[in-house]
This record gives sequence, C-alpha cells and structure tokens, in this order.
Amino acid sequence: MLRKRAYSDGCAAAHALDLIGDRWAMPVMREMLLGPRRFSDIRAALPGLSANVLTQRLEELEAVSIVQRRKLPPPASVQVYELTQWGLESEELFKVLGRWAARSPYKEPGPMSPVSLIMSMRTMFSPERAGAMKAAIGFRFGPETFRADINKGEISAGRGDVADVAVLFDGDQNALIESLYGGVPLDALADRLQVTGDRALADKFLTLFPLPSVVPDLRPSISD
Amino acid sequence: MLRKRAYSDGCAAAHALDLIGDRWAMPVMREMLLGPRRFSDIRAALPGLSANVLTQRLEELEAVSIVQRRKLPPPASVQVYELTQWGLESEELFKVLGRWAARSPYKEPGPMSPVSLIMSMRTMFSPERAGAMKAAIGFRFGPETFRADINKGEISAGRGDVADVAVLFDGDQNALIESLYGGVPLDALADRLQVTGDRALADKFLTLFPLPSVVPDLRPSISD
DNA sequence: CTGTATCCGTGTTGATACTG
DNA sequence: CAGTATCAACACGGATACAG
Repeated sequence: MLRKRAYSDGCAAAHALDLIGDRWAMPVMREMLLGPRRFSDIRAALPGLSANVLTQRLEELEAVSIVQRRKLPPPASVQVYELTQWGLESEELFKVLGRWAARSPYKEPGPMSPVSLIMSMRTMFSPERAGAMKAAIGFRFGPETFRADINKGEISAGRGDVADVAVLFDGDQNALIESLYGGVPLDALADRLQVTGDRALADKFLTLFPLPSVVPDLRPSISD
Repeated sequence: MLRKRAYSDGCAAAHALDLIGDRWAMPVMREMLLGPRRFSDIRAALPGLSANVLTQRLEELEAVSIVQRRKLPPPASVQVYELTQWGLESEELFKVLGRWAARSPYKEPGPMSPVSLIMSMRTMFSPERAGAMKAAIGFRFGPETFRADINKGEISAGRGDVADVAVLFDGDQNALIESLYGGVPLDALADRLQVTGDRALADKFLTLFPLPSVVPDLRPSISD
C-alpha cells in the first residue's frame, strides 16, 4: 500500500478527491459527522459496504488526519472512530453536494440513515419558513436520540436529549423522511412513526425544509 | 452499461456521488466550467486520463444531463462538450472542495491547467484584500486568453479578451501559480512569464488570493 | 484531425467466509 | 464485535487499430 492512484494535479479540488474521492469514503465520513461511531455502527448504516472496504477506508482516512480512532475509557473500553476538527469542517461539502444533487432529475427516494436525516435538516432548513419560530423537536430512532432546536431563523440539530422537547418523533426515520420530503401526512404513517406533544407544531416543523426545483431531464430518448 | 454501481441511499449527497463520484468525472467537469471544450482539450488538460475513460465519462455525464454535446456550426463543424445549466451550478462544489483541501497538510504543489488556475482565483479571492481596487487583469496561456475583472470587492474571472487590460500575464500558467501561491517573486519567473503593463498593480493583484492555514498532520509516525 | 472501439496487464473493489 | 483472508469481478490506463 505504498502509493495509491492519485490525480497529480495542483488543483486543490483534485487534491480533495485524492483525500476523500475513493468509493465509500464520503458516506463513511458522513456517519461520523454527528459524533464518534463504532465500526459496526458505520457498517449497519451503510448496507452494501463490506467490512474489508470499511477497514481500508478508515485506515486511509486516518492516515490523512481526517479520522481519529479513540478508545473509550473503561468500562466501555470500545474503540470508536471520529472525525478530526478538519474532518468536521467537511460538513459544508456535504451540504453543497446535497443541495446540488437535490435538483437531480434522477434522484430516487431511498432509505436514509438517522445521521443522513439530521444532516438533511441542517442542509435544507429554510430561515424564511421558520420566521420567528422557537421550538425544540426530538427524535428517537431505535436506540439513538437526536434533537433540533430552532430559534431566530437558525437550526441546531444533532445528537441530544429529548427530555424537554415540545414534539417527539419516535419510530422509523424513513417514515419521517416520507413526510418531510414526500409530503405524506403524519396520520398515514402512524404505524411507523409516533408523534407526541404539540401536533400543530409538528406539522409546522415539517414545512421548514423545502426542496429546490428539479432540473429538466435532457436525455435525448432511449440510448443503449 | 446496463446499470452501474450506485449507493442505494436516499441521502442527496450520496446521490451526488452516484452522479459525479466516479474517478475523473469531476476533473473532466472542471475543464468545462469556463465554457465548451473539445475532446482533445480535455485530454490535454488531464494527463493520466486515457481516451477510453474520457469517452466513458463524457457519455455518463451526458446521460445524466450534466454535460451536453454540441456541434459548432460550419466552418468550424467541430464537436464540443459543455456543461448544462445544472452542470454549471456545480461550481460551488469545486469551490468548497478547493477551500477545504487547501488546508490539507498533504497537498503538494503540482501543475495546474489554465482552467484550474482561473477557478482558483474565483475560489480564493479575498474581498478584504481587494478593498476598493478596480482593475482588469489579462492572461495568455498559449492560445487561450482569460481575464479577471476586480471591482467593488468582487472578482469576475473567465475566458475573455485581453485587449484593454491594465496588466497582462503571458506565458506558463504554472509560473503564475508559483508566484500566486508559492510567493515566488515575478522577477524570478521572468523567463517563463512575461508581465506587461502596470507592474505595481500586478504585484498588488498577486496578494488578493490568500491561502487558509494548513491543519496539523496527525499521523502517529511511521506506519507501513 | 478528432474522436471511438478493442484488447490486455494490473490494481482496486466487493462478497463470503473465517479468526482473535 | 472488530476486523482479516481469500477470491472473483470490474475499472483503470496504455497501446493500438479503426471510423468520420
């Protein structure tokens, strides 16, 4: 593993691709954007990513100071992977990628990890839609809890306690996604997603993340 | 080419990678950011990219409405490739990638294409450094000419006429890069880069593109 | 001259099974 | 749970030959 294939290009964007352009590198990073994760957490969030490839990507990302591995103190004593400060600064990159690709005519809905969902809120949040709204919204997806605090036209979303939230969404994150981005009413998803607390606020919350308009599909017709 | 390997992930950033995450896809797009290019233009700007891979990338980018191929009217009658409107909107992506990777401790200087250089100016331009400066700067790199117009703390850079510029840089773009980002004085590069016009303005211009600070290299020591 | 198609050696990727 | 080993498939890059 002496040297890997690299663009030999002085362009900084090309260098970025040398660092994080390998297949699966960015999805793996994404899973660490909201805090440290274990090997198996990442694997579970990325079906299709095999163990050997994950090992290799984590090694490579660690070798270029984007990821750090850390051993939690006893009694946990488990090893976790986390982004370095610089690695965390790649968040803007995910946002720009996401906003650009949200206009793609080829995008198909699909399952998202809890981290993806929270990141999409950070990405698509509309200050205009929020106006003067002030609210704390909680989420529980299996064992993980997250919260979004909206105040003064800003959103702060991440892992957190849901004890004091005004609305709690509890269940399958994919159901919430169908509501957020697919316009499915919460009532139609009641079996997969429980909503407790201020229901009017919950509905208002769901309007804060408008999707940009999709661009036209320019493909001529049928090409083989 | 029935179906290619894709992340099956509802995350929009992952979809972006499905569209433009293949090796060479973004460098190829980059070469079209300043306007239509011919097949051989792109090849010449990207040493290491072989013809068959370029063909394949152009086909794939065309198939997802990022690239359009167009036949120039006679007497030129040559085929050119250009970004669609949506493809052009990926510029922000290159800028964010570039700004992030500019902090990499592993970045090594290397040759850049003329397009890369102009894009780096758009990316790294500092309105603070420019202040109230108003100037037109021209560039000639072989057969291609570009210009940068600076006014009111903004830069507009791209292909253009150099007839009326206050300063003209003429020669090897890599020499200009050494000056811009390597701090090499223009005098030391006189054999590779001719500077005509207002020399004081030229020196001022070279200070408008500050690089961000490099992050620490966290690698433990020697790993195989 | 400008691409496009084919062949081939090589390295990367990915799925399965296996080990500490 | 956290990876390693093995092997098959594919992608890349170079060369060359071909088509408009």
